[in-house]
Amino acid sequence: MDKKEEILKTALKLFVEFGFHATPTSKIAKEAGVANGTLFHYYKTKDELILALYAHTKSHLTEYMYANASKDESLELVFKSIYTNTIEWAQENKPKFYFIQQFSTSPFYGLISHEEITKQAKPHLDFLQDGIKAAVIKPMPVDLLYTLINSHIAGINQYLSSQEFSTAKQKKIINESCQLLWDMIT
Amino acid sequence: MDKKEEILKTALKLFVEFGFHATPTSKIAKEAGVANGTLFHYYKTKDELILALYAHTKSHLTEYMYANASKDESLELVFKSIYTNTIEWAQENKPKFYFIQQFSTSPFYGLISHEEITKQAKPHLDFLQDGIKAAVIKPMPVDLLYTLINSHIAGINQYLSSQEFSTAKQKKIINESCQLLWDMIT
DNA sequence: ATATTTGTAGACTGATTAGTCAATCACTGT
DNA sequence: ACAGTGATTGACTAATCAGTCTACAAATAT
Repeated sequence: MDKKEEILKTALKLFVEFGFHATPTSKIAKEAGVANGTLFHYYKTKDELILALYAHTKSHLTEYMYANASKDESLELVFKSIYTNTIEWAQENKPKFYFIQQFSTSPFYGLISHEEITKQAKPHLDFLQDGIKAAVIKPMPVDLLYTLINSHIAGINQYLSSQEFSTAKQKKIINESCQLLWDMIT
Repeated sequence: MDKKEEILKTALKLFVEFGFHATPTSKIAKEAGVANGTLFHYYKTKDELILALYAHTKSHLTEYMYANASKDESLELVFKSIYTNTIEWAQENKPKFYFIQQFSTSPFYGLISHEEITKQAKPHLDFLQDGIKAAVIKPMPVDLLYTLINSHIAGINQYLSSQEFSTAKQKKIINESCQLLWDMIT
C-alpha cells in the first residue's frame, strides 16, 4: 500500500487511542512500517499531518453522505437518505467519526481557516435553505438548523455505540430518531 | 487565593487554549504563581490533575443545573428550568463547558470508571423516567432521551457561541429551541 | 517550648520528542 | 548507459517535559 496513506491510516488509529500529543511521530512511523524521515518527507510537521488527516477524513464522510441521494426525490426523502447515510458511515467508521469529533473539540480546530469551514458547510446549508423556501422546513436560521441536526446525529451515534444492538434494532432506532428530528424541523 | 484552586483555574485556561499535552505542568505552575513542586504536592501526576479538574468542573455544572428548580413545579417547567440553567451556565462559563466537551471526546474520558459515569447521570435519568411514568414524555429508552437532550444542548450552545447575540435575542433562541426539544420528546 | 506535620520552593534528571540531515535507493526520460 | 529526481532510511540533536529530591518555612499539635 501507499506509504503516505499507510501513515494516515496508522495516525488515525493511534490518535484515536492515545490522543494527538500522546502519540509520537516515531510511533506512527514505526507502526506504519516506514522510517522516521519518511513521515516528515510527506508531512513537513506533525501539525500538518493532523490537519491533512482531518481534511481527508472529513471529505470521506461528506462524499458518503450524499451517496445515492438523487435530486428527483422529495426533500423529505433526500433528508432521510443523508441522515441515514451519515449515521451508517459513522457506525461503520467509528474511529474516523470519533477522530472528527476529537479534532473538532480540540485547539487544532482553530487552525482551520474560517473560509474552509464555511465552504465545507455550504452544500448542507443550501439544502436546508431550499427546504425553507419550499415551506417544508420551519423558517429559522439555517446555521441553527445545521448545528441542531449535526448534534442530533452525534447524539444518536453515541447512543448506538454505547450498546450492542442487532442490525434490525439499529435500523429501527435510526428511522425513528430521524422521524423525530424531521418532525422537529418541519 | 488558595494555591490548589489557583492551579485548577490556570490549568483549565491553558488546557482549553493549548490542549492537554501541549500544556506543560511547568507552564501551569508558573502561570498560577506557584513552584513546580507545589503542583505535584497537590496532584501526584498530571493525569490526576486533569481528572480532578474534570470532576471539579462537572460537579460545578451539575450544581448549577438544578438551581432554583423546586419540585413543586410541573414537569415541563422543571425541564425548562434545567435546560435554561444549563445553557446559561455554558454561556457564562464557556471555557469550563468547552473543557468538559474536550475531555469527553479525549482518551482521558476512558480513565473514568463506568460507575462514576452512571452515578453522575442517575438524577437526570430518574427525572426522565418520572416524565415517562407520568405519560408526559414519550416512552423511549431514557439513555437515548438523555443523549438526545445533551447533544441538543451542546448544539444550541455552539450556535450561541458562534455569533454575538444580544441578551434578548439569546433568551429568545433558548426559549424557542427548548420548546422545540420539549415538543420532540413529548 | 518543642516536635511533627504540612505547604512551598526551585534546581535537577532521565526519558522522550519533533524535526534534521547526509546518505542511499528506485525510477524516469534521454 | 547515465543523469536527474524524488522516495526512503535511520542515526542524530537540541529542546522539552513529567516527576523527584532536598531544603526550608509555616502551622499545628503536644
